[in-house]
Amino acid sequence: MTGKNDTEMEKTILREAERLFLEKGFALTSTTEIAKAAGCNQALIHYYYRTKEQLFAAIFEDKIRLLFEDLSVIEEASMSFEDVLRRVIEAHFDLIRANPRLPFLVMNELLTNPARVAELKVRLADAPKAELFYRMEARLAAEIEAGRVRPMGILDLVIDFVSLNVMYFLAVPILTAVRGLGDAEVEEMTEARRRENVELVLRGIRP
Amino acid sequence: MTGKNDTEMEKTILREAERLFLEKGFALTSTTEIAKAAGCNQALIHYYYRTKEQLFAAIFEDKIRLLFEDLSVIEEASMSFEDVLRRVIEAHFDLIRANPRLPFLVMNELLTNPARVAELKVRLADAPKAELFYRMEARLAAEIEAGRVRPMGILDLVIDFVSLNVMYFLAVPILTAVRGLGDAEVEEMTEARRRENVELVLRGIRP
DNA sequence: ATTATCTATAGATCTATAGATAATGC
DNA sequence: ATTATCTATAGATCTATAGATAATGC
Repeated sequence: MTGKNDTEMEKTILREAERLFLEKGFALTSTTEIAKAAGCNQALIHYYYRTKEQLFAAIFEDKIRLLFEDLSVIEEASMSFEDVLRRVIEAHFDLIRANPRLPFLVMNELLTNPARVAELKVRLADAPKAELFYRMEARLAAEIEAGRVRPMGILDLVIDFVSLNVMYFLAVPILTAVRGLGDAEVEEMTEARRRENVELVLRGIRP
Repeated sequence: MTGKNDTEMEKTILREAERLFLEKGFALTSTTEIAKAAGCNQALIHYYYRTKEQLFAAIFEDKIRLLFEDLSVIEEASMSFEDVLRRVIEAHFDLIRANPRLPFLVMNELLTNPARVAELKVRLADAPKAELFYRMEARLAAEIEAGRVRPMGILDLVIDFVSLNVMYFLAVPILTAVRGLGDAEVEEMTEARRRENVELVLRGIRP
């Protein structure tokens, strides 16, 4: 069994590994570096997680789950389509804002390790998000029918706002460095971008 | 001097290195692998390029130049703002379409190697694109003044369409794998996305 | 006794260089 | 003679494991 201090170190390793993987990705993070950050020797990483791959998988699976969390924590039936869409976009934006390095890690990993795409595919099949997806699809169709939205597919719409939200957080480190921004300015820029993404999509789908 | 065959091999190395770097990024590509692909021994890479870093830099600098190429190959003065914007978005989309792995490489490199961001910053200062940027800024201001566009900054607008265009090509490998698409279907999806990005932005900036 | 942590090390890279040999241009 | 290409290898990683020692729970 694990005593108190043991669990401490195991958690510390996980925490530091998560931080480093999010910062630099899988390939550029060594177990030696994780051990150093956690304050133990490198062999202990393998004692707890056997391989670097398994340590990463534990973190990645946990993190990717966030992407499939239910965004539909909001009243829908009584709300207009526009209001629902606004809230979904905002909820998605806030989800990434709470995990700003996640898009980098996921992109990086999916683009360099094809094996993970297959895994993602399985997960996509029975995601809780699917429910929201289908409800939105029906409502979008109704809006188009009523002439309040130009003809388009639900997937177009999803790619629209996901692209805008994800890309912003991928670009933040670059924008910040290039423009030499401080924390307060980044915060301000982020708030403005949140509003802009909503505006662009809500207006952009009109007929 | 370099004879014919020498130049051949030097170019082959460059070509294979470019292909591999675009495919997997800097860290995951070894000089051993490049040599194997080029059909020479690993030492020859260093004979021509001294270090892996210098080989990469040669490729990266050449590739990043594409991002600063002049998009303003189009008549402007006589065209409506909407038409100019449409063509700029399409030209940008086509630029990436011709180099679909470039966003991956640039993102990856800028996000994992802070030194390159500084380099980018310098390059941004005196880019030929700046001219187009300022012309567009003036025209955007005029449109807003005339009430044909909602109040927004030129940088908002640029981030809008660049995000949509870049993110699409980052996502293509994932979308393709997840949905199990063939080449023809990818081509079709890409054409549709090109139209969608233009539509979304043109409508999305209306008042 | 069992679990956590450490030291030491094997084995597999990978980059870079030294020095030998082959090819080429004068 | 000069340049291109090769073989061999140093030196620096990095991951993973074996086996010793320290800490902990009964």
